[in-house]
Amino acid sequence: MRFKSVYQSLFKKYGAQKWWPADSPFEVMVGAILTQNTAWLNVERALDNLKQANVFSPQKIIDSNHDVLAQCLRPSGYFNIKAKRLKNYCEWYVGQNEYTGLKHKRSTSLREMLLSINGVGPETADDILLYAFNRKIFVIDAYTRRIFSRLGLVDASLDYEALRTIFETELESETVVLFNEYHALIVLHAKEVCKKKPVCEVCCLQRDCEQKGVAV
DNA sequence: ACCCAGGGTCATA
DNA sequence: TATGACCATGGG
Repeated sequence: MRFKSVYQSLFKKYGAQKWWPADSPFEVMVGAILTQNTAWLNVERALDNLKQANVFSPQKIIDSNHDVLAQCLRPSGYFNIKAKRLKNYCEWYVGQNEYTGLKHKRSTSLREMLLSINGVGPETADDILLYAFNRKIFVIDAYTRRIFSRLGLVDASLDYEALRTIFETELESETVVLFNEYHALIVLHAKEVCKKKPVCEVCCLQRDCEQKGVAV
């Protein structure tokens, strides 16, 4: 019940986030790859570049010249490797008949397929599962690990799958909508609270916070 | 000048 | 299994 009460605190503080900021499932997928270890603002610039250059579809990305594609991705960093990853992903996606060919697959097999793509790791796969395919998968990111270990709810040394299992077990009876909001709220909270740097993601989640001495 | 961001892969031990 | 190097831009 602790896991849900943290959610309730966040929701009360920030309200619904309506993630993922994108106009289509495909845009979620592209954004999920581009945001790897990268600030979202820079991803938006890269997404705009792709749209301006008229290469914003799976087939257009596949057919695009590597250097042209890489230049579009430049603001989001790692542009050479991300150009390859995007092409990789799109080749797989088109080969699977895109959304129509994938939407009826079971989450476990869809997840395995995503993880087999070079350039798609657990977090990217789970972003896609949750925010593009609307599956009840809990996304574990660095913020989640940090915040919940500081709250004393999980062991920070656990690996990705172990943490995901804990969250999905704790929140077993909740809806996919809650999973959607929860991850978005965690990301927002980490950004909002620590603008100053004191590393205190935890404070406003605790009673009588006062912003004192809670930081690790 | 330094640290970090909505990670992942690959080589090494 | 577990580190470390590498990828690279932009903001604070």
